[in-house]
Amino acid sequence: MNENRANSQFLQVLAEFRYQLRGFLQFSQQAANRVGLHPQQHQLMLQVAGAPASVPVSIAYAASRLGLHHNSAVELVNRSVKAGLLLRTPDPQDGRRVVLEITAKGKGILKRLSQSHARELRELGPPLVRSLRRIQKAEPARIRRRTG
Amino acid sequence: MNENRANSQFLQVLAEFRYQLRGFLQFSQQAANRVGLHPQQHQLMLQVAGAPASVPVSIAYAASRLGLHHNSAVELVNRSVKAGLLLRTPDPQDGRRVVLEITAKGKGILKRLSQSHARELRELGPPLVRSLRRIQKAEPARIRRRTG
DNA sequence: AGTCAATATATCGTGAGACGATATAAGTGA
DNA sequence: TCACTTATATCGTCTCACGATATATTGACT
Repeated sequence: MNENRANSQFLQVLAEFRYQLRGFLQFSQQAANRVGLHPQQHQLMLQVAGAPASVPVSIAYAASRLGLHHNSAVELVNRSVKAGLLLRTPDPQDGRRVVLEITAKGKGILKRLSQSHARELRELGPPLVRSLRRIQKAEPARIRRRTG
Repeated sequence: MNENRANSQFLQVLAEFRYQLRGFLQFSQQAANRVGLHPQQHQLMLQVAGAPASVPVSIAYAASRLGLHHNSAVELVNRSVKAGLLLRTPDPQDGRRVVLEITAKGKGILKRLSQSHARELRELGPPLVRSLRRIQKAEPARIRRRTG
């Protein structure tokens, strides 16, 4: 019985997938650094500028989109505003809220970053998809417990 | 001209992609926490146990696979060894190197984590792939500078 | 063999950033 | 109006990755 071999294969494809993912994230971080900003500032700008027009972009919205707690989002916004990437204005509809907007400077930077990311994803996408398929194929312990 | 609309669409699909990616990473972190370990410890174990049999798993190898600098990998290995997940033994072939192995305890935890990750990826994979395709479709500023 | 550069790991101090706990302000409903 | 919820802000803390540096081992060239 080569249960062990199957499991090892499974771990290998999973490991490869995470390695590829890391590769993309690393590219992304370095791309952000190259244009003079911190990776999270880039992510914040993307979620602010890339929000559907219908939703009000509040701190809470940014937090949920970045998977951060409110206070972390506040701090990130502070830094981004200080860097001249974002604008924070009180929401006239709801005095508790704050509306985030991207500045012209931020928009320019974001556009360049987005294009380079799309280019990178054009290359990294296919192997990533392949890894995903391999994971499903190699996964042991499917629904049924006994094989055959 | 709706150059602006096209660009906005582009940012939206990119933002959605990153949001989905974050979702997976967040699931992964929480899954690691649930079984009592730090996300990076999980990643380290995966790269150690998921390395092809042919390569010697050294600190440097782990560092490259996790996108870390050597010293950060050393520290992560220290913590993982202390947690009883990994074994660090000097390489008999090369006295400078260190060979990393996963312990039985680590292997058990990793197996469970890997299965839950595969399950999660079965759900998150398809939308992720869809987003990737949308990014390529929506990307403005292809090779040629002027449209039509 | 002897020297020197390259490689691999380890140590220490520092800093960024995310978090928990807490505070303040604004809206909501009885 | 008074409690309750929601949204943002502040502060202290801690983890983790890094830069700089140190030490040990190997390999190469003479």
